[in-house]
Amino acid sequence: MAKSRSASTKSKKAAPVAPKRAPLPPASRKARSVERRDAILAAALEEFSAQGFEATRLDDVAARAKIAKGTIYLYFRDKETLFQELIRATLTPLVGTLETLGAIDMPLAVLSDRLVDVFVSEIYETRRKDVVRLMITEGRRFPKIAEFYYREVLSHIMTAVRGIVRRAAARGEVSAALIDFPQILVAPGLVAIVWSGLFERFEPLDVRAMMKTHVAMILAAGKVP
Amino acid sequence: MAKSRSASTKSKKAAPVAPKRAPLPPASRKARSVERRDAILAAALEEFSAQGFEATRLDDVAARAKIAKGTIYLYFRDKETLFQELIRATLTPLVGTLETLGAIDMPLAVLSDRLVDVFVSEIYETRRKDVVRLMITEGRRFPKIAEFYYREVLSHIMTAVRGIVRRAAARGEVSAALIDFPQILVAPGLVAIVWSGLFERFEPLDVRAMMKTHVAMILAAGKVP
Amino acid sequence: MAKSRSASTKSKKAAPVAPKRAPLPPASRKARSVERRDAILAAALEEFSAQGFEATRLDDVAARAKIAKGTIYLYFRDKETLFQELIRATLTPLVGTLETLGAIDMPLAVLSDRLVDVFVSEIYETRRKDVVRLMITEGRRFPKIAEFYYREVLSHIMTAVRGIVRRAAARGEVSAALIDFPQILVAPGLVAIVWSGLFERFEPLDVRAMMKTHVAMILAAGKVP
Amino acid sequence: MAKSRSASTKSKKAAPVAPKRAPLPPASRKARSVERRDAILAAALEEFSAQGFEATRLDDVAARAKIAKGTIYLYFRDKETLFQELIRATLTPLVGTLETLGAIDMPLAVLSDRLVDVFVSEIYETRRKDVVRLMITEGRRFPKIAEFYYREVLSHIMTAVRGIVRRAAARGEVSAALIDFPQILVAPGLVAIVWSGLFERFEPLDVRAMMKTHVAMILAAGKVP
DNA sequence: GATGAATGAGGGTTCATTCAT
DNA sequence: TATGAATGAACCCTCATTCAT
Repeated sequence: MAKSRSASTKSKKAAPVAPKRAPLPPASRKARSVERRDAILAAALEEFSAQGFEATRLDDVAARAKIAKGTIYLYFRDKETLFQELIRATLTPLVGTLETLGAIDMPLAVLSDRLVDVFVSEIYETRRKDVVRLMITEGRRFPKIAEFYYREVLSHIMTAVRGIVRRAAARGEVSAALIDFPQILVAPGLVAIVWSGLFERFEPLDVRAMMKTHVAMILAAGKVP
Repeated sequence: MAKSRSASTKSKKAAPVAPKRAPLPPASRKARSVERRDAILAAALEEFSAQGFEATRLDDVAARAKIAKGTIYLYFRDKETLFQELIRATLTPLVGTLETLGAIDMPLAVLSDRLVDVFVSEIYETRRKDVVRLMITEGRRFPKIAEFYYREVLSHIMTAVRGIVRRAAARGEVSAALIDFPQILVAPGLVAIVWSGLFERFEPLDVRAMMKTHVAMILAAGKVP
Repeated sequence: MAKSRSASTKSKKAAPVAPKRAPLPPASRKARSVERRDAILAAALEEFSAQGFEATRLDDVAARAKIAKGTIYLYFRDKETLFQELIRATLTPLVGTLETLGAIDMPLAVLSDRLVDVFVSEIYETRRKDVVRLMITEGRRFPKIAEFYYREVLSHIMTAVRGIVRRAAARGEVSAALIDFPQILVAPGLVAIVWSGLFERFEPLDVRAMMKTHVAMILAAGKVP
Repeated sequence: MAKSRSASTKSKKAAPVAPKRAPLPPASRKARSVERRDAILAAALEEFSAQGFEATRLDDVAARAKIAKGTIYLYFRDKETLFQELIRATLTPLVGTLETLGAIDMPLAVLSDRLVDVFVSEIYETRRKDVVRLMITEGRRFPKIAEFYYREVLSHIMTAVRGIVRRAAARGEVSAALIDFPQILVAPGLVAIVWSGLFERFEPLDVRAMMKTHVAMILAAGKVP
């Protein structure tokens, strides 16, 4: 955020007077623009997560982003587009990560630790968790989003997992039956995200431990002939 | 418009003659009332499932239930109450069933089959699946509902599963680690419900097979010392 | 207004207490409905005439009709439909009159007086004048309306006028050249309507006198061989 | 960011070298300014004519004039002023012409031909037709404009026509009754403009022929004692 | 009880206008 | 002078809720 500023804005006389509105003197046009777009997306995530798509008022998004309501429309065609862009922008970076993960070839006992770590640090302890949850809660009303998610994210996960499982099965680490149901491997991640949103306050959940337990079991089952 | 009504509506004294419209003659006034309430709840389930809470219009619910919009307010205080009652009414019958579940004592290999069958036939292939999904998608906006669900349904499931797992572990059927994470046992059910709503059209999922595979793995893992 | 009331509304105890909002106790459902629709149309005409279609706010229409804004939408799909219905409802009754006018066969010197009278009393001194003016001012932005007007009103006028002129020409009352330009006969009416909206306050116009002068001239020209 | 501007904008002293963008080298700063103003007015005419005052977006005007939206405000106080200036600027040149018209003294049979030609070539086949139409369609919402039009244009036309008619009547060319209603002479012009905007597509109109027919009739009527 | 017409607050979206660059 | 991003007041339309019948 306000990082790449200094040099480019010292136009004219570096006015010592504080500008009227913005708390921080803005960077260049373009930087400012990106900054605003991000602010809107961040605010939108906050609001959509808390209220859901329909119940979210763009008034609130604007207020949270500290911009005028109309400004949103300079960056996004409409509310729905804002929502889609939010999902897209947040999840797209994951795709690359997933691509590489699927290619790694090492004992599942080792890889699984890494996978759990990636999930926890890159998703679960991140805003991305909220985006995935939004995907789950609103996906039905936005078939396009669901399709995007399936095509760009989920199918890659499935393929990666299937590859991992296949190699692990070949090595005799896991049951071959798992190949048909990569969902089973992913299930605890999903449960964690749903649980954290609904029941955490009643009964906290140690995600990392749960996932490790799950993997341990799968590996143990692999040892049975 | 209110012209051709006269004759058919004079049903003041529970006329033994079959009324013109309703397929079944409404028995007593009370029965009629219950019938209407149910019709509203059924219609509400359809609409809430298809559109989500916010996007559902009571107009549509009324139309589907074949009653006037105002009538809804004779049975439910407001839209939110209707929603809560819907969840409550659908899930409450489950509570009793769940109570007994925890007490059953038999080999997990046998019980698990039964559990999968119950899940599929009583929930997954039922409207209850939609209610659970609603729980997942709308729960965050209705903390009361989430709490009710947790208290009346989920915690019972957890307790039951924990009991089952504990005894199975005692018998050496499954790993004792499972006791801490009953969620793992339930996870495929959740995945199935979410998947069916979002990705079924891209990639169908054989729920029963997935769940059986999952259980088989857990049992296999139990055999490893 | 409030004419066909008495009998149909004396339901229950003919409450002597004045109802809370409506100044006049309403007639039957249906009558009330028609009454409201008319009130909305009247208010709309007033506002559209004064502000033009785009500049008119439905808030003002509702206020003038003494109803809530949402009520408009019970009677008209949207603002544009309201506008179209206004034009349609006001001008449709004219069609019949025009049909018969074209058939009358009498000396133009006599008929013309009657035509002028009809124009003045049925249009110029009526709300219809404002609707015709709306047609003129907004027609370009509403091709459908323009088409409706042309098809249902104007073409009938043209046909009628052409018939009249043709017969008059056959009788040697007017020049046959007029047959090709019925617009010439109608022109003063149009001018009057435009003038009254824009310049009346600077220079009043005696429409009737102008039209009679015009007709007199046409008849005089007919006498020249 | 005022980077790549330097070279091409140093047009302070009417550089004889052709500038990069503009087809014509903007002469002085003042000339450039006038040029822009004209471009805005031209664009405004297009848009106002096509959409009407309210429905016209200054965004579109700016785009059509190939300037930035804010630039409009350097030349016109606001949208309404732009509109008024448009009318004023387009019609003002007419004023001079009209002044002299009233003075011409020649047989109406000759003059009328010239008048029709002037109307058709200077107004009807010109953008001025659109301005007159705008006057008609928007005049009611802009009393000032209507007044300007009446004072600067219409009253002059009226006076001129009255003078012409008076002299023609003195010569026995037309009926003296016409003196009281110069509008009758002008009526076909108005009809033509309105007709062309609304009904041309259903039924084309030969304006010149209609006007000549009209004049011929008036002259014929003058021969009757 | 049942109806459905009426209400009016609320929200998404537009666009004239401003102002920092 | 010119730009165009930003603003925020409006305005159309929806829909949960009410209430007279």
